[in-house]
Amino acid sequence: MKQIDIGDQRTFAGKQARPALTRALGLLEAIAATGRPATLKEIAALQDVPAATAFRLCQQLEEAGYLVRDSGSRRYTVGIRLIRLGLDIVRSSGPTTARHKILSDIVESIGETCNLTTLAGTEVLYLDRVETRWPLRMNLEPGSRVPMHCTASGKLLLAAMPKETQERVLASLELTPHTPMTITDPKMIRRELQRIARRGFSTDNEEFVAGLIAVAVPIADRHGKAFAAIACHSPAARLSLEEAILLVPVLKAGAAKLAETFAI
Amino acid sequence: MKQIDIGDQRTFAGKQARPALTRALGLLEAIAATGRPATLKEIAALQDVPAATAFRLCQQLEEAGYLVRDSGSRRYTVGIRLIRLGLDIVRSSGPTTARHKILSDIVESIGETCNLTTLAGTEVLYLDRVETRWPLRMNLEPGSRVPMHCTASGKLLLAAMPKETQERVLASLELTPHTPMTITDPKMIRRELQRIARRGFSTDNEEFVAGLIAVAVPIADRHGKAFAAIACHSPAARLSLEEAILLVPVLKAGAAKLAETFAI
DNA sequence: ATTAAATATTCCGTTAAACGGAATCGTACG
DNA sequence: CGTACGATTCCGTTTAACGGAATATTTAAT
Repeated sequence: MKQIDIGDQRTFAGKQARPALTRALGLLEAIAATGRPATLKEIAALQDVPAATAFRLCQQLEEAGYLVRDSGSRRYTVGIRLIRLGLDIVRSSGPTTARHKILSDIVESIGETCNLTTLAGTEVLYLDRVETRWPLRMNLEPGSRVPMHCTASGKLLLAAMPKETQERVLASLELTPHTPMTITDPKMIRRELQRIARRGFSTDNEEFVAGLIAVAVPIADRHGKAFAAIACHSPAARLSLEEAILLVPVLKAGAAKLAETFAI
Repeated sequence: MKQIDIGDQRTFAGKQARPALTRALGLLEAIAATGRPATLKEIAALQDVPAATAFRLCQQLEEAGYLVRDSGSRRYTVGIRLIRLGLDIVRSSGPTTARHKILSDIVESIGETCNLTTLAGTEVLYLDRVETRWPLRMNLEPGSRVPMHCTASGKLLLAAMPKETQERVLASLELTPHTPMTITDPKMIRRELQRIARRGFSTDNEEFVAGLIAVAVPIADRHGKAFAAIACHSPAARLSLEEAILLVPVLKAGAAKLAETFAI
């Protein structure tokens, strides 16, 4: 009289995937990245979490004050507690840190603006920035985003992806031309990515902003996978791309130091 | 031959308190707030979480890239993924949002700099800020912190606390004098707090920065509890404290609107 | 207004994950 | 070499997470 195999046992129960913690943080990421109030459905879909689960987690996060929901529409937004956390995070990764110091040292030694970048979604995100005293500068605060296909960092990090991921991301990009130099042909982009992978650094030859060139080198985790980049920018009038490439060794040395502080 | 009641069953197991999610976020808050690499012990103590549990959670957070640990010392710091999240959070609560718009409208109508503030630990945290076009301004970016005892917001939020909490916080404050007007006598502070509670708004009569006055009104949750404040700053030379107090109704109207967007 | 479609929320049997005291390991310091 | 303290692992216990399905609610369409 075994009670095994009750009925059709449709309920599969507990296929439990990621732990709650990781998922919840994913939901927060989704909401924060969206930047505007998001419905439960959106969030759940974005993170591939069952609606019931997403609901439960968001509810918890709301109770704790990390999220709030618009009273009318029932959309979720960043709550006051999450804002506090965000400000603390940004502050704790700001100008007072060892990381920032390393970036400063690089800028000091090469005399050009350097940025610490990573990917967020399908864009390049500026994590930190140290400027030169030169008057000509772009307004790219930490937190700002630029396209992948026409920036040194973007192409570099794209080139570092596994082939399959790369194709998927590439397919989702719009390849908007920003200057006459922007590469908009997928075939050409692939060729460029191969070249970058081969050379170990990436360049931007006025592809995003006319008159502005850049070189970027990878920051790799202990497995050698690039997860961030140092990009060095300069007006072409001040530094030619050829000259900029000569800076690559210095940038790489800095990247190695920075890699340690990330130590993933 | 029941195997019930094995031994003395010393292991009490499962006194399980908060869900993992809340605790983990608490740990992140602690690490971010500290601002420098923290040992497991510190973090665990700060959040009152058993070491074994804190370890497990931090390990998970590290695996996911939210935390990193210094290779030498085994201290935890903010990881790259958390930085990304932080930047997104800050961005999503920035100048493009409805909240910021409301603050702007207030500034527009009263012509003086307004700040959105809340408490973080024992300090006042600036969440957002809209400045007037007047040249005289302080360098208080969102994310910066000021003391509680000598600022309009700080005293207001202190006054809104339950008596017991208030006393505890008060006892932990240093009451450093910043100007001749700073209230440093605990007795006087208590009197001031009572007055604030009675009047429903708070003032700063050059108590933090000489020549700078402020008024603050509470932003309350649906239970009427103040969790944030709008503070309006001005040079005393441009606006007397008496004149500033006349702005309170406008500020309160704005506070009501802001309360909705937080809708806790 | 009525119905249909889409979301949000509750329910609940199942089970993996969280828990944390105690034991162990590692290391810094005397 | 021992003592102390923090980090880590172990493991029996229990809770909270899970998510499919049912239900409720909102939104859109007719």
